[in-house]
Amino acid sequence: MKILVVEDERRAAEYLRQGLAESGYAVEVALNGTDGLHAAMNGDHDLVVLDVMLPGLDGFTVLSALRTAKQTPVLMLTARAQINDKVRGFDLGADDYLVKPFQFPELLARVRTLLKRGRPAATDPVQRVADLEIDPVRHRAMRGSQRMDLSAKEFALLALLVQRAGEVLSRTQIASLVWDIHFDSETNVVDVAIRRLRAKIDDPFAVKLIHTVRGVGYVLEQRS
Amino acid sequence: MKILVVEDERRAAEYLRQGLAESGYAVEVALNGTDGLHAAMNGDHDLVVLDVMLPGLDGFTVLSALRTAKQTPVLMLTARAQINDKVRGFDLGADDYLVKPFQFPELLARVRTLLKRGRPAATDPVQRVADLEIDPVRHRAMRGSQRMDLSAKEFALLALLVQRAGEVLSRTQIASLVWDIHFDSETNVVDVAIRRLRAKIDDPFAVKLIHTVRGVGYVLEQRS
DNA sequence: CCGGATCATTACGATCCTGTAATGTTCGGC
DNA sequence: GCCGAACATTACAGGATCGTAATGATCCGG
Repeated sequence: MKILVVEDERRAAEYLRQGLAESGYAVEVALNGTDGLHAAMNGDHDLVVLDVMLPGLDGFTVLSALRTAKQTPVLMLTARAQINDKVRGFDLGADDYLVKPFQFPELLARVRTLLKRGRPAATDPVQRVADLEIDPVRHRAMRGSQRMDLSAKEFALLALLVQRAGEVLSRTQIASLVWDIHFDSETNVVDVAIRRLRAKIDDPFAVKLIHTVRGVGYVLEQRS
Repeated sequence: MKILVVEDERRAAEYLRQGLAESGYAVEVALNGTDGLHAAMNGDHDLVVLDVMLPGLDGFTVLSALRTAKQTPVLMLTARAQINDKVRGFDLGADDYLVKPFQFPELLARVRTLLKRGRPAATDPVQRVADLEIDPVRHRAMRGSQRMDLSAKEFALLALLVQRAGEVLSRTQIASLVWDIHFDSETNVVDVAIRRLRAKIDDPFAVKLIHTVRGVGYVLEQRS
């Protein structure tokens, strides 16, 4: 694995070079932005560690120029002072950030993480009905571009309705599956829960998805 | 679709026959348990509607005998009085239940549901690490046979650790991914959340899965 | 083996969640 | 159209949740 370190301060550059070399990486050092950009563009590094504060070309400029040509992962180093750098850096395509002063083990961990990034982050299995999407991991729903957070019960109920979209579910079935109430209780929890769910996923929209079937129960479906 | 109705009370039997016929089903009626069982065993019905209270063979006996030979869906009818029937009926393999008196549309809805049951209920995609299983829909985790409920944050954190099992995640990364904190705050939310998670998924067990990597962050993995 | 840094643990309070219950509204049969 | 049943909506309160902050334990370098 080849890592390019772009850092103008000699002591810091040497510290990084040595530490990374001891961990088994091949390290190349550039002491200013111009050299760094040149090396990054022409080399075949697996990762670039890039200081923000550099004489001549600063880190942002280097990053931005590099990104026009390559997608080499970039780990940026910034002084604690300017935290806004972080946002700017991410916008320009930095892959991770580290605030100086940092502990070496943390740098190593991040380097390893970035080098591992082959996997596309095991995407959540999203389910969809009409323009409604649900994300099981985050207990979150989307309608169009509107995002809304759901509580545990709200989500459990919605998940059931989506799973059985188009099927009418009786209050008894819902109570059984969502609340584990396996007898006919006199409670109105289901009604109230439906209300709360509607407030989030139907009320703000013109097209309703949850429909009441009088004498039977509720369905989730798109009606033309 | 052929439905067998087993009901001794003539008025009720006729009511069911007519209602179901009007909805387009082919209906056969048996007026006692013996006839009902015989018809169910030899016929090719798509569904059996079975009263619990029957002269001679009662509904439970019929159900139990039928199940030794066939998996025809069974919808049981019971009087409001004995709610425990329900548990007993489910144990014996009933597919659904309806308490008398019921509204016809509800019966119809349940009949339709039972007839639709081709699908195996879209099982939740469960993820696993060592003996730990997580269920995204229910925000629930299992270690061995022990089940535990997790709060929203607890689950979000665990989901992240499981998704990236074996990778060390820094507090900053965790804060960013779970809390949307994209700057270096001085908070200790992550520590506290890890504590709460450990209390549920590690404290009760000998083998710990969450490990601290001093100076870096946390990993979830099995260590031998 | 001392001292500071890092991590663990606990307590506390504001907020959110969720079931109950009471009241208001709509629907459908007569 | 009237009336009762079914459904919708709202208020309320007990409990769970979760971030802050303070204190205690552990680790590691010198």
